[in-house]
Amino acid sequence: MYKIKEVADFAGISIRTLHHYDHIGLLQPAETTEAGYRLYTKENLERLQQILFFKEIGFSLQEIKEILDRPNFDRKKALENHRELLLKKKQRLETMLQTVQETVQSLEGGIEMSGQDLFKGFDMSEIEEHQKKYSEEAKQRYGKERVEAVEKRTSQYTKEDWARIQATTGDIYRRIAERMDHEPSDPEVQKAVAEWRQFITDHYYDCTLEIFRGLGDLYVDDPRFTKNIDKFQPGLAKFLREAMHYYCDQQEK
Amino acid sequence: MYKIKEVADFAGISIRTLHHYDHIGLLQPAETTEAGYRLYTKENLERLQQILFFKEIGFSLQEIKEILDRPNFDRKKALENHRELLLKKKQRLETMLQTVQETVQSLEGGIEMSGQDLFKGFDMSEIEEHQKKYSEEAKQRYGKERVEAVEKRTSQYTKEDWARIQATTGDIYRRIAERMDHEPSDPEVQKAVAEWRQFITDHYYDCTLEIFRGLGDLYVDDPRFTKNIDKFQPGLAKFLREAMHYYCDQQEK
DNA sequence: CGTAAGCTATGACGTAACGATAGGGTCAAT
DNA sequence: ATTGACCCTATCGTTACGTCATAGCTTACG
Repeated sequence: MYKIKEVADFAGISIRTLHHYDHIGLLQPAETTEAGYRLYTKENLERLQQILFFKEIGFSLQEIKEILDRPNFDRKKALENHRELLLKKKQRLETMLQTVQETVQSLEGGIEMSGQDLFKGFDMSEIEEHQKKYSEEAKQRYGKERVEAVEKRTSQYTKEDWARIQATTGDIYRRIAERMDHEPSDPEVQKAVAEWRQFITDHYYDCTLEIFRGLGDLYVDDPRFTKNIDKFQPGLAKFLREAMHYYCDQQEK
Repeated sequence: MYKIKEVADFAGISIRTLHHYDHIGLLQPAETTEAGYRLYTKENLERLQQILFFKEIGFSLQEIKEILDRPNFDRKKALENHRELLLKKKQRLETMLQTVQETVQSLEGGIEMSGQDLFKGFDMSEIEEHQKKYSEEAKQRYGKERVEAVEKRTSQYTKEDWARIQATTGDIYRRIAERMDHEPSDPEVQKAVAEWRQFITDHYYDCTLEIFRGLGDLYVDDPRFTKNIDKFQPGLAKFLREAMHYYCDQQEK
């Protein structure tokens, strides 16, 4: 029979922790004195060992309770599920580490960095997706040279560049979103669309009418785009496509 | 001016989250209507972007608040500190993963595994330390062959073996601890000490008197040992050394 | 035997970052 | 005026305890 402090010292945990385990029924002392003092047996200690083991490998107290209380519990399966979970956590951490790393580097003198890196994790990742998608499409249509030129150019943007680019993008979207109760041919809308194309030309690649039209389609056809754009305003993607098509029609005349 | 739902949808977060950020002063809307509706400006949105970025890379809301609110804050330093933290977390996860992995394997048919692995993280890691320490010492004193023989043997223990070993170790310690109010030469104590040496011989290596005596010293000289042993009972390590020395003296006669 | 030191007990609040109600106003359109 | 979509505040729940606060128990010492 061990008193609580002995147990706590032995296991290297606090008394409060033992109180807690008692409270949630994870480890209840075999006996209590009439004064209410907890008395632990050797069996209690063994169970505590188990608890600490599973705790060390990251199980929650609830899970540990199930594992220990149900003898016919499938521990192996539990461990395997747990492994998956740990793997996911680890991967998240690795992503975070990479991003942090790159952010630090960018602070160390505006070194060139790609937008995918700094803004990875931003929900406003439209730019990123845009680039990716365009890369694939463009490779098929025009061969590698141009795409590589784009990547070369964008790879030299600094953090501030990307921030500005992002802000501008959002700005244009919002301006168009605000006119969604008008026609796609609305002058304000068309002005924004024109700026949008110019913006792409300035910052990514020479945005021909053909490409620009295809981009409009992409906004509706590719759910990743649609989702991102419609965040500004539901239905914006479709409206944007119409406006871009209208713009192209006008320009081609 | 954007209403809360627009902001939430735009950023892909919940309204509750925005309430929360408002509450803790992390992101307070520029205005509120007379009805109490929150109205967010573009600046608010930009700040939100920043918040989400730092959140993505694992900063706490409090930390983000400091980073954003204090313009002359050393972000680079903050990022570097943060990186350290993430690295530690990652390493913890890796340890956990390894242990889980090995535990699963041991369940898959009692495959051989080393105690360092299964019981790593146990606070009752005395065995592990013991092995490590002995490995170092022994390599100097007796060359590699014997140490390697030990490692070879222990590497084939199964989970059950280790559990039994561990239980026995604790048992012997406790038995000795219970007699600490007697002399180290107490017969019960000496009996336990003899068993302890036999146990080491059976499970680890041929424990000569010389080694056994050195082991006793180790228990007091090496704080890692002392700490672990004294968990059973404060002062046990010293008592154990005396008892072991006495035992060796007797045997040598 | 009285008392102080040391150990123990039971609450109850605090932590991080929200999710999930509950209960109840507001706004715009029908 | 009613409906439906949207907004508000307030509070509890979550995880695994840490940290008091308040008070009873035990034990050694004078």
